Amino acid sequence: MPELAEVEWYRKQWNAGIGNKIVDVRMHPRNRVFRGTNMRKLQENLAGEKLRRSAARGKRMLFEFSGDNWLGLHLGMTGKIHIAVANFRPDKHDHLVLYQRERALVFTDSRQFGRVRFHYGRHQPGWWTSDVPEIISPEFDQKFVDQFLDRHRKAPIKAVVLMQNGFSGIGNWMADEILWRARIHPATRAGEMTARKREKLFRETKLVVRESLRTLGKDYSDPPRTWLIHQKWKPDGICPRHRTPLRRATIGGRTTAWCPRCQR
DNA sequence: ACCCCTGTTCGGCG
DNA sequence: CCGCCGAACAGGGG
Repeated sequence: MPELAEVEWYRKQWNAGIGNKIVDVRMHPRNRVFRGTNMRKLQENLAGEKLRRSAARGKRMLFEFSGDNWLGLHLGMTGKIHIAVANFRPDKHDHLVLYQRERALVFTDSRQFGRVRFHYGRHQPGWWTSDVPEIISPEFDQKFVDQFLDRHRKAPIKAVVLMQNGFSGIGNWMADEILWRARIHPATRAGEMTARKREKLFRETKLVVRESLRTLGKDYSDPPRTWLIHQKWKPDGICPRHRTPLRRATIGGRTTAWCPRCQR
């Protein structure tokens, strides 16, 4: 499930362990989610350290530990994190478990498209730093969107909204939601969008992100009833505006749902 | 059995 | 070299 709002919600699940020491670390060896990561170092360094704080950027998460230790998580398609009891027994897909005295912090990912990273050092890890503005920040503005669209003129707008170095944290369902609200056909080439469409795209991107964080991101409650997300996976899904049957096709490499009447 | 999948990366190709 | 596209990754669910 994880796009930026879900990521934000998952990130907060480990808040229960903030200020507490890691007493043991367990990992499934040679698992894809650890590609490129020094697992031994992760294990040796985190044991005995306290979880300090965490942050999210787009779909990425960073967990900061005492002693200059940093853990990065990406949930991929099926990743989840949660809190479990202190004597938790990891199942097949519980790839990383950080044990504290009172609880266990668990990272699970059945398809293993997610990723665990580790860094030891005084400063934030290189893989965490980024120039891409968060959508909720003032740096994500009309000018940034316009420039990004100009750089990808030939691509369908659906594909552009999925690019993480422009629309940080947007995934398939949020992209469809944004384009539906902005009344833009998902196959429109980015370079063919009028100034008015670009403005709508910018505004609705901000709105969808803000509302998703307020609902899903805060307590995993549903986004507003009138949103497309409640219809898009139904075989007989309809446009929430006027009940026109939705259309479905692969655009930008992903299954896309849109309303043929209001998105042109 | 077969097809689908809320993500990212990589190789081919124009 | 740039940028777009489809395939591959791996497992579970309909």
